Parts: sequence; C-alpha cells; structure tokens
Amino acid sequence: MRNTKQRDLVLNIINESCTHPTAEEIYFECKKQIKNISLGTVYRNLNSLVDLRKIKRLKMSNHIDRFDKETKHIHFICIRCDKIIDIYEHNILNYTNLIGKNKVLDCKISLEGICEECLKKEGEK
Amino acid sequence: MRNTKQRDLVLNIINESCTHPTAEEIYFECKKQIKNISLGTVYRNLNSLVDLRKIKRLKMSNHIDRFDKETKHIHFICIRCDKIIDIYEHNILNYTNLIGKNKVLDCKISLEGICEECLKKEGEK
DNA sequence: GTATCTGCAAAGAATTTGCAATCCT
DNA sequence: AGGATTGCAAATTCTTTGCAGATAC
Repeated sequence: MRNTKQRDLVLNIINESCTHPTAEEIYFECKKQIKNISLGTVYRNLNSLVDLRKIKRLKMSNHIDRFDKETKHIHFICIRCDKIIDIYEHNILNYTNLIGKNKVLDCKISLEGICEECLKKEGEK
Repeated sequence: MRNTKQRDLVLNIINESCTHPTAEEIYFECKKQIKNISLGTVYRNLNSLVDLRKIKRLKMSNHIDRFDKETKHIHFICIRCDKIIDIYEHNILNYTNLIGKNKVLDCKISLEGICEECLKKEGEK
C-alpha cells in the first residue's frame, strides 16, 4: 500500500479527535487541508485503515458508522441520546489466543445504557 | 403496545433460529405463514423488539444487520468469511449497575478474528 | 514505467417513512 | 370507537464503485 497525503490526513484527524467522528465529519475536516478531496476517497481510506487495524469502526444504532483511534478503551453508548463515553478505567477482557481453533484478533466491548443526563431528564418527567 | 400476529411471528422465528438471520431472511420466513406480510412491517417489528430488549441486533461489517435471540452468549465473527460462532463457555463480563452515574443496561461483547476454516485455507496458499 | 490511488458522479442497497386501510382492545 | 399497526411503494441516505487522470515508488 502506498502512502498518500489523503490517507495520512484521515488517520491524523481520527487520532487527534475526541468525538468519534462520522465519515462525513471527517470529510469536512479533511477539506480544510485538501480542498478537493472527495468523499469516496475518505470512505476508501477509512475502510483500508480499519482493515489495517489502525483505527476502529463503531457501529451505531442509526447505521451511520463512527470512527475512533486505536487505543485500549471501551465505550458506553446512551440509548436515548447516542452519546458515546470513553471508558478507560476497567479491566478489559483480553482473549489473545485461540477459542477452539479460531484465532482471536480483537475483543470488542461496548456498554449500552442511559447516560447521567438522560436519566436526569427522565426523572424530571 | 398491541399484540399482533406479525410481531409474534417475527419473534418466534428469531427464537427458533440458530442462524442469526437478516431482516430479509426473516421476511421470507414470515411469508411462509403470512403470505402478504410486508418487509416494512418486519423492519418495524425488528426495531421495536430490539427496543423492548426481546432480541439482539448484530452489526455486521457489510452493513446488513442480523438478529439473534436474547440469551447470554457472545459471538466470534470471522473477518474473512463473516461466519458467526456462538460462544457460551466464557465468563461474561457483567456490569450490572452504574458506571459513574450512567446506568448500564447491557454489555455487548464480540470477538473478531479468523475462523478455523479460513485459517486452514490461508495456510494452504 | 506502472500499479495504485484519487476525484467525480452515478449507482447500489439496506432501511425508513407517508398514507390509507385494517386490526386490537 | 379510536389509536396502533399493517401493506404498499416510494423516498431516503449512507456507502460503494467505474472510470479516466494523477501520483507514489
């Protein structure tokens, strides 16, 4: 795989973001530096970066994927407002080897629930 | 929420399946019993059953959701062939309470890797 | 030099939605 | 009766893809 400024930029944007951006958000951020970059290129690079395990794809309930840097943490996702909260404090399960004869490469954990803010709103009703 | 034969059927099909079917597969299965059921109805009922926590939605890498009965197990998904293997044997993390002040309702775990069959194929090359 | 990557625009495809008719309770 | 649900079909919208030109190595 070749190095391109487009792919480097996509990776940098994700690594420097704390907001788990969507492809479209990444695209608009890219345009600030490469005016004529295309959305197709952003999608293609997101897919290849995921395959290379340099970033993570987050599947959201509304079918719009979000992307995240590759660091050891898990997510709490609010089912009311879709807020994503990063959680670093827990012991993360680590299946490093084999399950049966299947090779495990990654263990994805996400917590789902209702965030503090939404709980408060519901209490007020 | 009212009871309808359409929603009951969708739930039954999922509970009796071992194949993590897609919405379309569920739709075709439904048609065997309700000839004029519509795909839109299947989608609406899948969404409401997920909200009610009676079934689980599995987000796949090809963007086609699959659905599964609500039992305590996790999945191993092969990144080569997309095969899904149910895993019951592990101690499943259980965050039952709160993280910070966020209420946790569910803990989703999925393992990603390369299945035995695909490993064998790659060894042969 | 050449295979890979990009920009552009159109295509593709899963899912959602509007509306009138139907069905539960 | 009256509101929720359905069937139908069209709309929506995220994502992918074909192609010609540009680029990395």
